[in-house]
Order: sequence, then structure tokens, then C-alpha cells
Amino acid sequence: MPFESRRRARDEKREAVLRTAVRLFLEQGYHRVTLNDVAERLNITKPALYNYFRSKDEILFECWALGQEIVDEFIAEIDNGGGNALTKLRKLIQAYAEQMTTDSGASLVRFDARDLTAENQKIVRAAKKRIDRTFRKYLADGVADGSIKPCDPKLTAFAIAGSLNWIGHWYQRDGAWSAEAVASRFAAQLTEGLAKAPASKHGPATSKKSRPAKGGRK
Amino acid sequence: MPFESRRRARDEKREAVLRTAVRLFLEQGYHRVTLNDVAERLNITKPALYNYFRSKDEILFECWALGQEIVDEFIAEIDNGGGNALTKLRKLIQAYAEQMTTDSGASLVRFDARDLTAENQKIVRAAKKRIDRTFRKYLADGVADGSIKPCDPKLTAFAIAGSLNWIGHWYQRDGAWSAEAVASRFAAQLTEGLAKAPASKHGPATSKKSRPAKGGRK
DNA sequence: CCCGTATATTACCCATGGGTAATAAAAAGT
DNA sequence: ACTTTTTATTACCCATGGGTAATATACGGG
Repeated sequence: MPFESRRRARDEKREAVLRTAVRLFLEQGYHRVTLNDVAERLNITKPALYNYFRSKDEILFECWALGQEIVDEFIAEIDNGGGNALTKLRKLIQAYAEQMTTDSGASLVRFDARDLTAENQKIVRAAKKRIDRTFRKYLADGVADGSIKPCDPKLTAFAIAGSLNWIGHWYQRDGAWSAEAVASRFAAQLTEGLAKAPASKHGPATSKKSRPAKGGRK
Repeated sequence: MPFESRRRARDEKREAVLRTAVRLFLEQGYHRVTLNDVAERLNITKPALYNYFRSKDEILFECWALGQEIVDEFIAEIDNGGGNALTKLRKLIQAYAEQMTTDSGASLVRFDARDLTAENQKIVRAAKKRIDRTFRKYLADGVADGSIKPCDPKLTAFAIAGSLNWIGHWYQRDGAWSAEAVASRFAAQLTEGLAKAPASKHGPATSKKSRPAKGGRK
């Protein structure tokens, strides 16, 4: 199948460009990386890149999209999966934390959407909103079904997302912690203060008679 | 006092440049802001800026330094102040969160140190290390003196710092929450899962018989 | 009132780097 | 083998923007 093999080779090269670009963008920052740098690391020359992408910012966007795709996937999986809101929240934290330890995950936090075209910025904003909504939904649902203590979903979602996004800034593969270890510690720790009852093996056993924190907006 | 008034005027102008630069850098991102943009907003021309600064990256550095100065101040104040480790941690979270809602605070997280000279990058790294060490110290001290549940100080410090730093990315003054409100919610929420006993009015009343979370590295 | 100093402006330099011909080399198709 | 289509290269364009030289203007001091 000549057509297919041709296409595959092309797509593989495209992906190779993206993998290299992500690395460089993360290492040095988008603006300090030139297309010559990217090409050089691939042992080709700059104009060759334009066979696969129309512009530098399109490369950036595709890098981002690769990471976002994964997030959308596990969000769908968790959302359609079982468990109460707290369980889903833990799953989400775990998966998101692990994603943050990867290159494509870190791109989601460390790239600046303002480097993209207006249209792509809209796409990015929409995606970020989707993630945020999911966190807030699980929190709100959890408060409703009693698995989570009363809290302001918006603010709590920000607190959790902040911890997780930060992973993309400090985590390095050669460190003392594996991605999974970090993720499970975060899943446990970030929900410790939220769980209403000592649920499952994760729970930190918050007293049932806890005075419910005065939640809601001030 | 001619000499003094002259100097004061100069310093005021310098600060005006920095205030304007910070705003623009935060609004549009360092690389998208030209020195012409900065000058224009001050109703002067680009070369006039060079009376006060030697280069664009020096402006960036001074912007950052303004924010860092404030952090160093309240860290010193809290460190020399009273209270056990948990109390100090809460104070630190509160102050740091409030700082993140300001322009100079947000600079600390949203500027990329790689835009600075190698020497200034060292200064920035040292400052970030100071902040990190302080968080870890309070956590470790708290575990030692019993006010905080066993936990890995390094990882927990990252989790807390992440939540706080993220404020610099989402907070906007015209929102529903005041800076102080956000800060106090974060101070409470981020220590809820850590406090060993229902201490003071903040405590979420964690049961004393809590199985101590298996802390330490995995 | 004049001089020296700081501060500002206009006009310019030029390295950088994204992007584009024009064209060569390599595959694919027949 | 010959043609056509991809893919890559060399050589170039040029807008951008940090930074500077020459010069004008305001200002405090004697």
C-alpha cells in the first residue's frame, strides 16, 4: 500500500517534529527556540519544516493539542466511569498529575496561549474551561451527595488545579519520585481536607463530627 | 534640597517605568511588549528609558525584584514572629496568597527567569530557593513539634506553593473575591488536611485518632 | 545670565529569525 | 526509463525591535 506507507511516514515525521519542538520549547522557552534550532536537532533545515506546518505558532498549537487530547480522553473515561463524586475527583487528580509529569502534559501549563493565533487561543480557552468545569462539577456533586465537605467549588478547584499544574514546573524524571508516586500522594493529600468521611483506603479519617467548614462565597 | 529633590524625581520616574512595565508584561507577556510600548504608555520615547535602565531584561529583573522584596520582608517578619510551626505556615500562606493577587506578586510567577542574564537568573533561583526552604522548614518543624501531621515536607511544600502561585494566574481584582478573602480561604483550606488537632478557630477538627498518613517517601 | 549637567528626542544601526522563492534530489506511479 | 509529485536544500527577503549616536531642551548652581 504505497499511499498508506507514504502517509504514515509523513505523519511519523510530523510527530517527530512535534516531539522535538516540545522538548526544545520546554527546555528553552518558545521565544528562545528558533525554527533553525528545531530543524537542526532533526538533522534537517528550516524550510523542510514548512512541508509539515504552516507556521511556528501552528507547531506550538499542535504540541499543545497533543497534550490536551490525552486530558480530554481521561476526563471522558472518568466521567463515564463509576464511583461517587469524591472517587471521580481522586481519579481525575491522579490522572492529571501523571499527565503533568510528561512533556505533553507540561506543555499545557508552560506554554503561553498568547503566542497563538486568535482562533487557536479560543480553542485553548475552551479546553481550559472544560477542565475547570470538570473539577468544579465533581466538587459541587460531592458536596451535594455528601462525599465532600461544604466548600466553594470554584475556589477549591483553583487550589487543586494550582497544585497539579505546578507539577509541570518542578517535576523532573530523574528525581526521587516516580510520576505515579507523585500522583497518588497528590490524590490523597489534596482530598484529605475535603473528604467528609473516612472513605476507602485513601481517607485520612476526618472526624464525622467535624464542624462543616463555613463554605460558600464570602 | 535640590540634590535630594532631583534624586527623588529620578527614583519616582524609575518606579513609574517599572509599574508600567509590570502591567504591560503581565497583560501581554514580556516578549510581546516592546520598549516602544512601555515608553509610549509613559508618554516618552524609547531612548529616554535608557536613562534609567541599561536593557530590557534589566527592567524585567527590577520588576521581579520589587515583588521579591515584599516576599522577603514578610518572610522575615513571620520567621521572627511568634507561634508554632503551623501558625507560621498559615501566616506565610496568607501573606503569600495576598501578594499573588498584586502585580508585583504575580511577576514572581509569571515572568520567565530565562529572559534574564545568567547572573540575575542566579539571584532569582536563590530567592525561589529561600521561599521553598521556608515552606519546607515550617512543615518539617510542624511535624517535629506535633502541630502538623506526618508528611513529606518537600512534596507538601510543592503542593501548597502550586496552589498559591496559581493565584497569580487567575486572580483578577474585579472578581467576586477580595484578595484577603482568597488568602484566608487558602490559608484555612491548605492547612485543613495538615493540622493534627483542631487548633484555634481555623482547624477543621481532624480526629485525634486519625491514622497517621503514611508519610515519607514511597 | 550663562554654563554644565541631566534628560529627552530624532534618526539611525543591525542582528535576529520567521517566512518564501527557486531549485535540486528522491520516491512514486506508469 | 521517463514523468510527476513529494520532500528537501540553498539563497534570499524583510519586518521587528533592542540598542546607540548625535543633538536638542529643560534645569539647577554660581
